[in-house]
Amino acid sequence: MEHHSEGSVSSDTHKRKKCCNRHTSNQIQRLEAVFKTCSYPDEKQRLQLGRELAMDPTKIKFWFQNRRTQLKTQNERDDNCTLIQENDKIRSQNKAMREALQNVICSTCDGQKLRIENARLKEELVRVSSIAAGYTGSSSTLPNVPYQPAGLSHKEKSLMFDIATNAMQELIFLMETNEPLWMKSNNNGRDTLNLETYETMFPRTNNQLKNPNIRIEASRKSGDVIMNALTLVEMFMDPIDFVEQHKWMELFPTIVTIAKTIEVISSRTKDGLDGSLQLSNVLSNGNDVQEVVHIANVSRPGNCISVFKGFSTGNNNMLILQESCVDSSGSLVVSCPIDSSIMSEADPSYIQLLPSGFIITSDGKQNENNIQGGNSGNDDVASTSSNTNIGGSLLTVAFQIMVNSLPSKMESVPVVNGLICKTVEQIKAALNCPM
Amino acid sequence: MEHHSEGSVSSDTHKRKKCCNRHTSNQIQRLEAVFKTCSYPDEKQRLQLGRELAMDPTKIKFWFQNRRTQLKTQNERDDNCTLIQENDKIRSQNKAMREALQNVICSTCDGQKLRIENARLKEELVRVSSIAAGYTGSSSTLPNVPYQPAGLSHKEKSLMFDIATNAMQELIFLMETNEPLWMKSNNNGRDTLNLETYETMFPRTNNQLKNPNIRIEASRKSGDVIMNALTLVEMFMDPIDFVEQHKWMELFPTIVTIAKTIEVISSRTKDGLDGSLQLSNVLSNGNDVQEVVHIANVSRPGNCISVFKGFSTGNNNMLILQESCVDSSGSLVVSCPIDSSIMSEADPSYIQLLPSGFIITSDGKQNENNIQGGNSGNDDVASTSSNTNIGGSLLTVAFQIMVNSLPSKMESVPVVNGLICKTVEQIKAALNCPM
DNA sequence: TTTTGCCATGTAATTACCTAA
DNA sequence: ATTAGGTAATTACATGGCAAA
Repeated sequence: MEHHSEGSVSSDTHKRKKCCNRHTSNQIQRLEAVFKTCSYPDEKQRLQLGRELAMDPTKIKFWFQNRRTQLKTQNERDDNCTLIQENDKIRSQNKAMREALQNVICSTCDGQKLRIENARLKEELVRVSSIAAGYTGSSSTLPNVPYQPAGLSHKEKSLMFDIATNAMQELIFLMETNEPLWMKSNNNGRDTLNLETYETMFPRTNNQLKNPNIRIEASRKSGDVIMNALTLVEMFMDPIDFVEQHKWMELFPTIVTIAKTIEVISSRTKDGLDGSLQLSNVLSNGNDVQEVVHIANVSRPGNCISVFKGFSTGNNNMLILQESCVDSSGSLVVSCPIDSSIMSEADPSYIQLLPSGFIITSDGKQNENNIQGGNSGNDDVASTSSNTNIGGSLLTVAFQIMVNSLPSKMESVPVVNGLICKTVEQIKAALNCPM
Repeated sequence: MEHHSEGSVSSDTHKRKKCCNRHTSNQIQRLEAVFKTCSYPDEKQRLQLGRELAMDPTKIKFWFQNRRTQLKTQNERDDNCTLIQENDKIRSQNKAMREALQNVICSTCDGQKLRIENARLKEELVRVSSIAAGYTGSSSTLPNVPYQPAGLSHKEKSLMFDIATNAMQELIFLMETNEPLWMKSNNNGRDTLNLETYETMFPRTNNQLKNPNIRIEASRKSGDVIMNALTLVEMFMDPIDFVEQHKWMELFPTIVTIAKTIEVISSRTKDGLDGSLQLSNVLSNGNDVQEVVHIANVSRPGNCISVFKGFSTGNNNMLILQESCVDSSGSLVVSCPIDSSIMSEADPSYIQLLPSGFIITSDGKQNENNIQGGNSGNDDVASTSSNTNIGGSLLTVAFQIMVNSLPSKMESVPVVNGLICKTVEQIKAALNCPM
């Protein structure tokens, strides 16, 4: 609003500036050189430069100021460039990595899929072949209970074995897995099954679980059972009891209403219930023994300390104290004969204990079978390894025998050797190892 | 050089500029408003604006011009900011992804292992079921030994340690991985590195590999080296040799031209080169020994049979025959002293051998640390387990000592006990276990 | 505490150079 | 070839903040 005639003045300065606005290249060169060494010259330096270049010191001050800002923006521009480049690089890297991740995940998914498909195919095979085994029309209604009282064919038996094995694996998996398969509920300490996860893990082709008429309950809880492991295992091994007649019906009252043993497919459980339990027979030198005390190790289920009493021999005073321990590192059985007639002595610490026993550990091999630790000396120690082609076990047996308590025939080295060999053979036989 | 009297003119312009140099805020508001709609007004618009704001149209032109450059620099500055932020973000994303990739790869490897194990178990199951008896033994997976750097105070040292650790991990990864990282070439049995895959797996921020002046060669080949493991390890442990002065330069003649040890950051490798090798010192009851014979086990690299000769003791006839064996099941060292003066006897089978030794196996636990196998008797056998919280090892030591060959002070049980304890302590110390 | 000079930043004006009509 | 208008660089301040005097 206010001004006015700028023309005259501007034309005035115009002329002057037109000719002398820019500094000469000479001056600029010199200024640049100084700027390189010092971008903040003080008044003295400015005056000096002014004299040198025939310039007003103020102009020099201005020039330096402007030069500084110029440098700054220049640097910013450069930064910008490098930043953009770097950004690009990282971004492409990012992309590559993302793809790699995708691929890797896919490969895992493939593995998962393969596994699932594997399971599905197996199941289907079971179902189809059971149908193909020849039922007239009932397969459509209840294809999953193909139960024929008559003698089962070899194929059917192996199929049932497969089913049982799969079921066992699934059960073990269900026991060993936690989230996300099982959801902890805080109120009663039970885990409840996440059905969705379960279905992805164990998919069924004909998913009965989806049937709205079927109600599914699946919960899990763990606790200690203070009970002779032998009895506990026996309860699960056979649905019927000679005495009580219906074990499973009592064990699972709301679930199992009737249970029957149709046919024993695998007689594996007839020989012995568990490895370690029967092995005390091995160490008892052929004498029959009976478990009279059983102290379960609560923190390590399945492991226990027992006292066995020899019977069917004249020596009724012989007791055997035994500890058995099975964990992921291997199996350990240590037993120690005690003459119960000396138990009455005042100080039990005077009782001589001569523990003997054996350890079964993995030999850690996958596909070899070398004999390890074959040290021979004057100890009663022997090692061997099983002869399978898929990695074996390492069995170490140790005996302690008081020489003066041995019968005369045990006194020679060959006899001791024979004892060891016989023991190893017995253990192998008890474990169904190839001899 | 040319001009001169600027004083009069400058004072002249000075006054003018002081009062009317700046546009009024009113004018600027209007100009800004127009600029928002159009940053390139044509002559007409400029004339119109000039009339409106009582401004010389040239000034308006200038204003718009300057405004545009201002906007530009402003944008650049903003870009700079956002670029830096974005850079940061992507970089951290990158890092996270890299870690994820690492983990995913690990999980796939685990999956792979699991699958292999699964297959193995299945096979076993088939076999077992075919003989209608058996049991599935859970094979213990071997825990990998975590590499623990000693506590370092210096930041730089820890950085260097990090670099070394990363390099080692990368090296191990490179050794363990095949396709697609390595491409098999059929002609010479060598694998060549796939650089693209490598770069995605191990990206560098400042990628020197992209530098056209750098030529990259990366190939891989494996073979057996028939050589004393001690010597081989020693060759890699220190770039310089006391005698030869330049080991690395001779080992890698075209690669390493000069090598120097500047400073030892971790003295971990100074204690002993490898567990099993130095442990013979433990068993030698404090005497210095020297390896005089070394028979490498070619099929099991690192395992060997050695003969050690005691020196620095008066008894120069003492030889120690030792077998060391390390595999996935654990470590085994058995050594046996021999009196070489009786080696001249006709029948070597009469030479009495009293092997002693120890076995280190995994205790199979992941997060527990119980003491296992604590059987006590009158054997010189002791077991203990390390006290870490990540699963430990089971150490079993066995001595055989002829009673009549012992010095008198060794005859009592406490002395033997002490020997065992000392040995266990020495082994633990040698393996850097917490005491 | 005020003064003073310098500095970073913002503005106005100018110059050199380029492009398309 | 001329010319208007554009960019980039440059010059010359103006303004407000800051710190030493």
